[in-house]
Amino acid sequence: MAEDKENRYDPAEIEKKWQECWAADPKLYAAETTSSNKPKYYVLEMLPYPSGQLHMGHVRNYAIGDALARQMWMRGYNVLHPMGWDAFGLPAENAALKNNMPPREWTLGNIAAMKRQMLRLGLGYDWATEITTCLPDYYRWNQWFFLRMAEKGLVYRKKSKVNWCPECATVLANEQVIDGCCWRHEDTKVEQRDLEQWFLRITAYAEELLDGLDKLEGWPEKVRTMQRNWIGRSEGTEVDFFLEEQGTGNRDQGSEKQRIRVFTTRVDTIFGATSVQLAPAHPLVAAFCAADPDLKMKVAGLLEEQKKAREAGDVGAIEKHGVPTGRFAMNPYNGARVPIWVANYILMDYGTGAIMSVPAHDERDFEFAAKYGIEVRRVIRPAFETEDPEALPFLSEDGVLVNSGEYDGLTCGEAQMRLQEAAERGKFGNAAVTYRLKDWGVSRQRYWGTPIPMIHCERNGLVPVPDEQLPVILPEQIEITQQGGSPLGRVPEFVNTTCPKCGGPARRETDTMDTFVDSSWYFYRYTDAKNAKAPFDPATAQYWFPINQYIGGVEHAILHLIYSRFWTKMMRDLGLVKNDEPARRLFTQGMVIKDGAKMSKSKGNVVSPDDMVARYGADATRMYALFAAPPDRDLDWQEDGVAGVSRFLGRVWRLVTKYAPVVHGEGTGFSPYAQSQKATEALAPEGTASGLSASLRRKLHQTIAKITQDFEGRWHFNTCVAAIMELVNELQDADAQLASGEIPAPVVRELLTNLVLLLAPFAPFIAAELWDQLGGEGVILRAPWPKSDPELAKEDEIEIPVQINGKLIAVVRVPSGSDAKAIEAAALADEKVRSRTVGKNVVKVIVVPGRAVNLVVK
RNA sequence: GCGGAAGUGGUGAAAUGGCAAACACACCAGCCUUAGGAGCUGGCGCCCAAAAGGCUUGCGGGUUCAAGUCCCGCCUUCCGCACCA
Repeated sequence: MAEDKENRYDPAEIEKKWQECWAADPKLYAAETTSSNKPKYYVLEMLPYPSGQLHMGHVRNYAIGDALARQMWMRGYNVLHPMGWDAFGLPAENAALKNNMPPREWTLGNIAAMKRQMLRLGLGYDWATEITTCLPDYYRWNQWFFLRMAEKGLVYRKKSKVNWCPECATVLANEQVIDGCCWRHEDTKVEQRDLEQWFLRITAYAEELLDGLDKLEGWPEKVRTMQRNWIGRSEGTEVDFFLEEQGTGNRDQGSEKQRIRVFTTRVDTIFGATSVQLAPAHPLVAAFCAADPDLKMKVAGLLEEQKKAREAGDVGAIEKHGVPTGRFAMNPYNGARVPIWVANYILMDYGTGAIMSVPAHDERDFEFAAKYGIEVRRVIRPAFETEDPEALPFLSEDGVLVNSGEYDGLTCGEAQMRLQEAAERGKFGNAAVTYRLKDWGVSRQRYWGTPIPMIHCERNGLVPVPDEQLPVILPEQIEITQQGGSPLGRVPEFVNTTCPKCGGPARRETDTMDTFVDSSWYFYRYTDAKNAKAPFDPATAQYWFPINQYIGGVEHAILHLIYSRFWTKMMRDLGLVKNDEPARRLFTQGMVIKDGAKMSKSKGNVVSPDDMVARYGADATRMYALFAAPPDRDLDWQEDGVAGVSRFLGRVWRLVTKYAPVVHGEGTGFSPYAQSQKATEALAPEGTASGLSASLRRKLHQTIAKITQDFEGRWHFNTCVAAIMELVNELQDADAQLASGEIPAPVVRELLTNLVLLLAPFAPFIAAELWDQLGGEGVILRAPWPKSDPELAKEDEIEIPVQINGKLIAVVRVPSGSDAKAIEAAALADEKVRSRTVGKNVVKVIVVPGRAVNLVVK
């Protein structure tokens, strides 16, 4: 194709033109009302933290979502495709310290910058529903929900050990501690501190959060597994060992204090319990220590070891240590007297903080007992003879009880049931379920977050802020310092208030909420973003929910995605929504890496989206992000690849602009509906017409079918782009025939307009411009998605590989639809096949019509 | 240790159990030129001087007429969980 200087593909110019055009039409990407007669489709990408700069991970995430949204618009859906800002959080305070700039100003400036980047990328969001979580019209509803949850008993305050990041000078949720370090500061060890904290009772929904995972078929199995592990449901038994009265050997059942409750999943092994192990932080340990200074010292050592291990994120590798307390406990089933120990590997915040130790049937107990010479008593005999009956510890539940009194001979499963029943009858235990999931600590001793709407009154204690006083506004004039504690505590105008109950002087709560609160329900707010009376209108939410397709990074598999599920269930129980789950389908895209490593400033391998867009345009950048790898896999960013996509778009540009006049000859303002028909008529006089026309149309209709299918299922957008490239390659190979007019104008129109339509979800700028140049009707975003005609897509002749004994020998061409007999005949007639079968015995011929032929020859 | 995903040319990758390497990138050769980060043509898994031919999807087995794909065992990498009683 000859190069025409005036007609070079100039993404900068095209994209500027269309960005302005789209900005002038704010309704373009707006959803219709809930009374629309189109089917609804809610596509959502995770909202970004406004750091001030989009990174390539964002670009990839949004390119996927935008392609889907655009295709759904073209398919005639009522599409909701919103965007917002997860705008609270620590970086704003750090920036304030560094640049002496108020967090609000810094944040809003960043939002403006990132919004500009998004517009430059041509992402189709309805900005009328934009939400910014750090503004009072949003965060007031965090407060409102907090109060509703408090009314439901889902909020409580508790002094507890918390993860403290010295760098952030604040508390972290368990989910924010990664390998013992802060999730934001990879090198900062998290410390343990005791503080009064606000908690949300997510564990009230533990069972439902777990059960619901089975129904989330549209979620990746990986995410569901991670959530299952995180919730960590464990079925077992709680049993009370009775504390022996000191020095007497008598068992004392007098009061609750005199019992030690343990949790076990293997109550069937209880006759093998030869000690009881307490967590160093167990309350009973403190009682023992009070009377025993020596013990106190040793326990302090254990506690320190545990704390260190926990801070190192290395609890699993701690060397097991313990100290005997000198006290004894009685097994409630048989009165067996066992020593009570304190051990560094027993955790106070799991189960009851105490265990029964059964060395014969638990690896850890076995190791501990071996170290300290504690008795090992076998109580389970293997059920299978393949097991060595003497080998210990024996961990399997395939066994039969021995040395267990009246329970001897029972299987482990039967024994567990019988022992539980006995415990309940004797009121010394019960069946119990324990979760690894902890309640959600939402308190943060920081400034830049939602103020917790509570008031401390000397007379009335904790008093919720009445609804009519919401929002509790975050003061804007504030000095951010590096001192510990909440900065809000140093703002008297904020702290000093009056008690809503008695009108007396009172203090406001100065903790703010974890920012995961903001993102737990933001997608509901999009449906009714301007509502000043409620977080959203339930009827509108019911129309849009559940989200049809949620797209984001897998790094949120447990944090955000479990909190959001909890929040939806909580709102359902408040009567606000009817759906049990927020999103029907979830897609987690892979990371964007460079040279095999995650992009990071420290590695110096960060590629800036702005650079890419400036050099190659938004279309090429986005399309490369979709082309370079399937969306669920990691993507290695290679700039040469972006250049390649840009060159491809240049070929499309030249091809379409070169033959646009042919299309114009057919009139403008067309609707693509009639195209196939018209093209078919154009070919009709000659019957089969030009073979090239037919084969180009075949390729087109195959491509349409492939891409349409992929949007519905596989989401392999990389192969969609490749398919468009193949189509363009074929068109380019037909350049001479296109130029000579050999291809009828209606066919040219069909080919080019559909090519542009297929390109629209992936490269919206060039598609919009070429649509215009072809004289397409209306905006391409509302043009109907192409429909593949199976008749036209069908091959006349297909190639069938012929194998002999599984090895490829020849390829024969047969008319498509040939039956097995015809294919077999064609295969046997092939010269190469004949030369190899002559004089030999063809034992068997396998013909898979349309697929292959295999001859078994001896 | 447990669970999950992945392993295919120089690179990114493609392949409902049926012609391995589509589509690109890089590279090589050539053409064109208004000298551009342009365009066009051809080549490009490995072995063999070439052809013919042979070999090839981490390794080893198996199922099957037929295996990158299914099954078993192993190795490597990445991710998640990890004294959870």
